[in-house]
Amino acid sequence: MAVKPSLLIVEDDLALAELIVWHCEAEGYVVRQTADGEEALLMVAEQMPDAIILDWMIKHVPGIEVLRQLRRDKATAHVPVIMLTARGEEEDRIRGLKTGADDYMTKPFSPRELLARVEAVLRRSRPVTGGQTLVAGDLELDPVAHRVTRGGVAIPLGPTEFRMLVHFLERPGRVQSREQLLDAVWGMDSDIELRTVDVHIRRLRKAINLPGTTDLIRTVRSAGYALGG
Amino acid sequence: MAVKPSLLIVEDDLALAELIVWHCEAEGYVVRQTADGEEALLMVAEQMPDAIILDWMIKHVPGIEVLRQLRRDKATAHVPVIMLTARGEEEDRIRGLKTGADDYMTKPFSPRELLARVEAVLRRSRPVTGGQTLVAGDLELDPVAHRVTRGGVAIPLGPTEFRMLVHFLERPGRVQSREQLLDAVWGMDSDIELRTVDVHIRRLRKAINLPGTTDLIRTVRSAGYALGG
DNA sequence: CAGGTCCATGACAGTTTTGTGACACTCTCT
DNA sequence: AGAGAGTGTCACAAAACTGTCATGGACCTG
Repeated sequence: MAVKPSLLIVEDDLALAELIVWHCEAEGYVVRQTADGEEALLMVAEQMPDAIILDWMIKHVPGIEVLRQLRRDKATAHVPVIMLTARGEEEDRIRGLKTGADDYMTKPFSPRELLARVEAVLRRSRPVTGGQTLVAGDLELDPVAHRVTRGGVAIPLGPTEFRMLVHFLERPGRVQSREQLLDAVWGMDSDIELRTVDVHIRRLRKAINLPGTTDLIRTVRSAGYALGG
Repeated sequence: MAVKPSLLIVEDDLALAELIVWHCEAEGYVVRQTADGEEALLMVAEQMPDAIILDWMIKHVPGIEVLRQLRRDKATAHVPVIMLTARGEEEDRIRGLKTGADDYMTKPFSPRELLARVEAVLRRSRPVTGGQTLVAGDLELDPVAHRVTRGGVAIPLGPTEFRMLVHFLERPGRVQSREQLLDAVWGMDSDIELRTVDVHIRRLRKAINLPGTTDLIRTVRSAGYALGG
């Protein structure tokens, strides 16, 4: 991340967009803005922002489609996205979170609150380590050595379970939908059954859960799974 | 927010203050006024206004200091503030916005314009904390982790109860009719019995109300339900 | 206080969602 | 080719969650 974090704002209400840009710039962010979903994707490809503020109702491509495409490309899969939804569209919000949005704001909102979320989301995204060992409780994973230990003892893991655990450890506590897990662990356009995720969750659980201790992986009914909490 | 939104006006130019008060009252707001920064803070502590109009140049404490103190206290951190600055004080304006003002007006301005901004700011204000989790007393809900805690302890909630609680937390204190809840929680076009809402309210209550404490959800006869209040 | 409206509650039968073991297949290595 | 590990699916079992209803209590109105 550069000295000044860069933001991309995708919003087609010009007045609102300007307001947001103004506040973000006042806060010291480098800001780019577009009203168009397709253009947004181009702008991301051209220069990767540190975070994206994405309106749900925009021209040409609906916000959720933009989000989906972002998540599909490995290069952009980890860029934090805050979505903006209108009041009452709870459905959208939930779909958004399941598709991989990091946070959401309900319109109307105060710019100050948005800034707070941006900051939170940036702070959270930073510790996505590259090469550092990932830790959760007494569980450790060394991405370089490709090695997992629980309380010091090595745990054998198959490749799929390993990738899945990495994914969880990089997002501790956050619910991951089966779709997200499929995309992250198997790669985009693998036509794997959703339920296959369940099976691998089970295998992962069996491997990392010492018998007698509480389950490290939480099932969130009708939403997905999460590591710890 | 009461039937009539209440405003606090902090302005030491008596003529201007009177003008503002007159217009605001004409618009139906309940207005209190002071010329003094310290007194302003006391008045806020005594009775929380729905919005504050804050002059930058006032007695004893500079406006920005008042603002800073307001923002520091969690109870007042979300009250919308419109600051009044003199022409040319660009610096102040930016500092003000960064400190958490919601809007600003440059003197001289027309009362009509001020009223418009007040209205905008009231519409935008959400009585919700700036953070990522939704809070009401010792009840916290993290939408991303999909997790609810009361006084730190996790509370298991079914999907429907969860969505319902989110809805309430985003509108603290406001009564929600059964129709509104149906639309928000079940989706617009679900042909669910109205009374089913009651049942889920009951389940939500049972889940989040620690035995022995007062009910977090208020029943409003022949109107609906509300969170806290 | 009679009668009506509105709300709380427990039960329940039906659905949806998850957990689990088994199995056939593919790969890699020898 | 044979052994062994790892995978993806399935079918069935087990949970978890849902929407309704019937009943009784609370509250209001005259």
